[in-house]
Amino acid sequence: MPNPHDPQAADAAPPSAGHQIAESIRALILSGKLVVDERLPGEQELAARFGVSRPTVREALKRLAAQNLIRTRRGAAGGNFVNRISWSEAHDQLVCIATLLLTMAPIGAETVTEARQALLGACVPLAAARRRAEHLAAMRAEIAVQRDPATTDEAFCASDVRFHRALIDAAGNPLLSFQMAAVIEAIQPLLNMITYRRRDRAAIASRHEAIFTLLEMRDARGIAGELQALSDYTARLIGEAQALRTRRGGRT
Amino acid sequence: MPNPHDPQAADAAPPSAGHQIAESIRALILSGKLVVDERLPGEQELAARFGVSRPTVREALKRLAAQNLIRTRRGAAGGNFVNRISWSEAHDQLVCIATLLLTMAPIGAETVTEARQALLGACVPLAAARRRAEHLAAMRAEIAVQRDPATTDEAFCASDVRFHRALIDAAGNPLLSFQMAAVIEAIQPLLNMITYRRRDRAAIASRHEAIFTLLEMRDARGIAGELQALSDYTARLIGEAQALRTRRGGRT
DNA sequence: AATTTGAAATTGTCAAACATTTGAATGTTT
DNA sequence: AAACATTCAAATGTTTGACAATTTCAAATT
Repeated sequence: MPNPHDPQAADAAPPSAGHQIAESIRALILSGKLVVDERLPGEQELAARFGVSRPTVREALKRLAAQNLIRTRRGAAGGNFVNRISWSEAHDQLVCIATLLLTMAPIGAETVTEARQALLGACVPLAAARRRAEHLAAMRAEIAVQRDPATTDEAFCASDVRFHRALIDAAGNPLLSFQMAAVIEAIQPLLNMITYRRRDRAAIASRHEAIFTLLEMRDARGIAGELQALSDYTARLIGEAQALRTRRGGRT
Repeated sequence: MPNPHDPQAADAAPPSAGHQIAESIRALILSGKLVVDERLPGEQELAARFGVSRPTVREALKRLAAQNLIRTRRGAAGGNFVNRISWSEAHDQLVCIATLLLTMAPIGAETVTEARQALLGACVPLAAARRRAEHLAAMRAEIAVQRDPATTDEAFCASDVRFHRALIDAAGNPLLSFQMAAVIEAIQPLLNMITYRRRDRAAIASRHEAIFTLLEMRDARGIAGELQALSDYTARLIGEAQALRTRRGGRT
């Protein structure tokens, strides 16, 4: 039962000292009590303040560093500083989480394609209104790659990701680009693994070309229709793949 | 210029041993070479295998634990195991990242409201088609809270979040709910802090009531229009607030 | 005045030991 | 023989102490 909001997380292991210290510092950062670029006390002072040893406090700091909440510098004026998270770091973290969810959680392919379709559709009107020449150029380049018979399957998938990325970036909203990164870079490869066969490429490239032309004309409705067709096409491929797998004998 | 894809992340500090070890194990997990619930070698063996000491390997493991990639159990049959990430853990991480981005990155209020509006709009058709009685009930309860004069500002904001959450959950797609969590739980409070005043509450509650009625009738177009109106209203409030702040004297 | 040198501060890493927790093997009793 | 209590071993949690590497700053020197 994939309950999205599970209150008790199975085992109630008592959190370690390092975990608790990391949590308390994390709360200070998230609530804004520790400002960006502010320096935390040194490891020895933190250890004294929390009543633990230095390695313990170090573990807490490493936990925070793993979440990009702090950055660490050695040397005389070094120390641990509250980090201003960058777009690329946030992007990487989001893709990581989304990938984990998709590979480990019991999510059906229909759910995935539906979410992808819905979210892409949210970007289309903005993209049609704001697309610039650079976005069109990027998409055209990717279509050329996808049309090239010499392109490997992996390269085709990567190009597919970049194509959709250009479409999203055309919306000109960095927050949307950030959100959609999870959709494109985590969902898309998963779908590709399931469905892509060599003879599907031409059809997909044609759909992409249609989207390109419609985006050039700023026809949001048309793009939405093409995306829907592309999504339906993918859904059909998934259905066929699943039918094959079922016939070949059950799960896993 | 908030470039979403910043190649060089400022300083090129040489990654520490703990960081590198964590990265290599992380890659194994993300690529699926380490399966869920698989046990990692013990700390001593890992230390020997990577040619470092146990504290160093421990730091690497703590980094992974901070990302919910592994879970740790003490005792005889204990050790570090690849963790199956839960929806709530993923949810918390996403909200954390989104909150950090919104509070620290230079994002304009227009960008935020636009993204929120676009993504909410993506959920509306699905929600209209699939809403069940429980979603309507949840929304009705929140409207009652928002209508109550005894509700504090903070409680009103929280209720607002829950209202939108119910609308999203009505779409019946856990992936969408996951994605939108960032929008609702990170963006919404930020907007609330900027704009909400006591006399605006009635207007907002009325909008919510209209959305509720339209969702009951499964009128997707109508909901989209109401959401747009709500967004415009919010944008206007933000504009006024910013004008006030500018007149009162500059930034911060 | 510019350069070099060195000292100080801070994190990075290691080593060894002890504490705590947990599961399983072992022994004892009924 | 079965059920229960005890002990033991394995693994992580934590501490102490020390040394290495790195960076900054200031003093000394040319």
